[in-house]
Amino acid sequence: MDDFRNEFHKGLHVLAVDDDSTCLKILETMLQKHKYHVTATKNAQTALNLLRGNKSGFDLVISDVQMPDMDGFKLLELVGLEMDLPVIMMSVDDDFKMVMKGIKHGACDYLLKPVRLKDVKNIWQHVARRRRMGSKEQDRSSNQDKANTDSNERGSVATGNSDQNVKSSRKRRDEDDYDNDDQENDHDNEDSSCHKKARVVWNAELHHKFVSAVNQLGFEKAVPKKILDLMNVEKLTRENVASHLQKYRLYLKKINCAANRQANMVAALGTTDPSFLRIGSLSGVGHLHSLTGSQQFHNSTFRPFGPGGMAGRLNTSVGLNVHETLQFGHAQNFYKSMHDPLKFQPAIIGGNQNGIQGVPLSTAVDQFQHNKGVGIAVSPIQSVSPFFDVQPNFSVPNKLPDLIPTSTVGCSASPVLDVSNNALVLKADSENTQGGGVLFGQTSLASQNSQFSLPLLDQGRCSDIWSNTVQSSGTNSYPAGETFGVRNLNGASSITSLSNPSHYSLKDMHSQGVLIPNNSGQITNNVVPFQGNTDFSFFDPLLMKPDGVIEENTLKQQQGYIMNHTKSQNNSAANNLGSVEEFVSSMMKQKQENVKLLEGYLCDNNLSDGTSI
DNA sequence: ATTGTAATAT
DNA sequence: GATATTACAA
Repeated sequence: MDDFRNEFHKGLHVLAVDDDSTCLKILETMLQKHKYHVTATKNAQTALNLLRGNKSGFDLVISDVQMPDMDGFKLLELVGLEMDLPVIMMSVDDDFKMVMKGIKHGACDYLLKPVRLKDVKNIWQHVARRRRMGSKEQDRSSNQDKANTDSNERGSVATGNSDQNVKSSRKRRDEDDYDNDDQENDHDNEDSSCHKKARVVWNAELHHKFVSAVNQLGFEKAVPKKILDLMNVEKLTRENVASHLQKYRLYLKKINCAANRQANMVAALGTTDPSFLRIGSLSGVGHLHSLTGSQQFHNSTFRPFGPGGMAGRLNTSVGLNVHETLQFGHAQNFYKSMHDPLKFQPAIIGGNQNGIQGVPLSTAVDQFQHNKGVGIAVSPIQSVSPFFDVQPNFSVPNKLPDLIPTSTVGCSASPVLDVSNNALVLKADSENTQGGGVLFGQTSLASQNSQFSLPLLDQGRCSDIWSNTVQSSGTNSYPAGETFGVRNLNGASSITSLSNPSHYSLKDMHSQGVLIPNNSGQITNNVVPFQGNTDFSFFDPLLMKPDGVIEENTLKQQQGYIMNHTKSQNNSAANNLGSVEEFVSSMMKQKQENVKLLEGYLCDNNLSDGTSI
C-alpha cells in the first residue's frame, strides 16, 4: 500500500467541485496538504467540461452534492458514465437515504461536511482500488502519471465495495465522444477482469485432453508440466493442470480403495466356495496395496489381474454394448463413489429390495450361466472371481421392477460362492440377442499402469461397478442380491437399479450420459435428454476416453479372444468360470509385464482398510 | 524449478 | 459442498 500511496500522491489529480467557494478553498487546501494535485471549480458543469476535455487528466473527483447548476448526483452519474472515475461525494446531509443515493449513483465515498483533513488524506485509496487489479501486471511500469490516469479511467472490476457499486452503476451507454473512452475503458476493464484469471472449467473436452495426455505420458510420468505441454491448451496453466491432476488422482484413489474394500467385504462374506478360496489363497492378502508389483502375481495360478485392467479390456473387447453398459453402470454409481466411494453402498432398503426377490438368485444365476451370452469374469484382486454371464433372453420374474427390460443379464461377484449375493442385472433389449457381458474387476491396477492400453476409464468404471456390487453383498448379508440394471446400448430403457431404483436415479444416468461425450451415438441416444451441461466433474473421469490406437488393437484382440472362449464355454457355469480364469490367466501372462502397480496411488494402507477378511 | 498436498477462495 | 486457486513444503 505504501507503494500505492506514494505513487498516487505523486501525481494524483483531483477535481474538486463545490459551489461554496469557502468550502472549495478549504478542500483544495486540504488536498494540497496531502500532496494531491487539485483543480477546483465551483461549477458542476464546468467540472464536467473539464473532465470531458481532459479525460485522462483526472484521477479522482470530489464533489459537493448540493449545487445550483447541477445536482451532485447528476454529475456523479455522468462522470461515472462517461469517464468512470472514482467520485467522492460531500454533503452536510448525513441522511441515510442521501448516502444511499450517492452509493447508488456510483459514489465511491460519501464525506460528511465539514470535511476534515483526515477525511481527504486517504482518498487516493479509491484510485488505488480501481487500479489494483490491472496495475499488478502491466501499466505499472509505464509512467506513473499516465498509468495512474489510465488506471483510473479503466473502470476496473474493483474488489472494493464502494467501487463495485460505482462500477455497477456505471454501465456505459453510447455517448458520442466516449467511444474512445469506451474502448479504452472496456479494454481496460477487460484487462482488469482478465487480470483476475478466468477460472478454468474442466469440461469434458478439456478433461479428455487431460486424460489423453496422462495416458500418453503414462500415469506415473504424468506430471503437470508434461501434461500441460501435451494438452496444448491455451491459457491453461501448469497450476490448473496440477490441480486437476490432484483431483483426478484423488478420484482414482478413492475408486481403488472403495473397490478394494468392497472386494474384501465380499471375501469376508464370502463363501466357502472353492473358487473363492482358491483365489483368496492366491493373493493371500486382500489388500491391493499388499501387492507390490507384478511379481506378486506370479505366485498364483490365478493372477490377480489388475482388475481394472482386465475388466476394462474385457469390457472393451466385448463390444460396444458391453462397453457402454459398463459406462452406464459406472455412471450410476459414479456419483456416490465420487463423493465417498468407501461409503458407497447401494441403498438397499429391504431384503426384498432386490429385484429378483422371490426368485432365488442362485436360480437366476444358473439360468444365466446356462445361457450363452458373453461371459466375462474379472476377479478382484484377491477376493472372489466374479463371474458374469450375460443372458439376454433371461426373463426376470415378475418381481422385477418395471424398469427392467425383458431380458436381464446376471452377474455375480462370485458365481460359485453365492451368486445370489451379487447379481448384476443387465437390462438388454430383446433385440440385443447378443447381450453384453459385463463384469468388472475391481480395480485399478491397470489404470495405474500407464502401460496398460486400457483407458483409465474402463478401469474406473469397472471398479466402480465392481465395488458397488461387492459392497452390496457385503452390506446385505444375504441375499439381497443387489442388482442393478445396466442400460443396454440399444435398449431404450434407462438403467435402473432393481434393488434400489431410486438410488440410481434416471437423473444420474442422464447426466452421466451427457457426460460421455465421445461415446458412441448409441449411448448418447439412449440417454435422456441432457441438460446441456458439459462441465466435467469427475463423475467418471474414466469416461473420458482417450483416443488410442493401441486400445483399438488390444480391444480387437481381446474381443476375439473372449468371443472364442465364451462360445466354447457357454454351456455351463463351471465351464464358464474355468474359461474365464483361463482367459484371465492367459491375458495376464500376456500383459503381466505390463502390469505395474503404482503403490502410491493404490489405496493407502489405512484405506485398504484393515478390513481384511 | 517443479511437484504434490493442504489451505483457502469462489 | 464441490471445485478451483493459491500457498507452501519437499
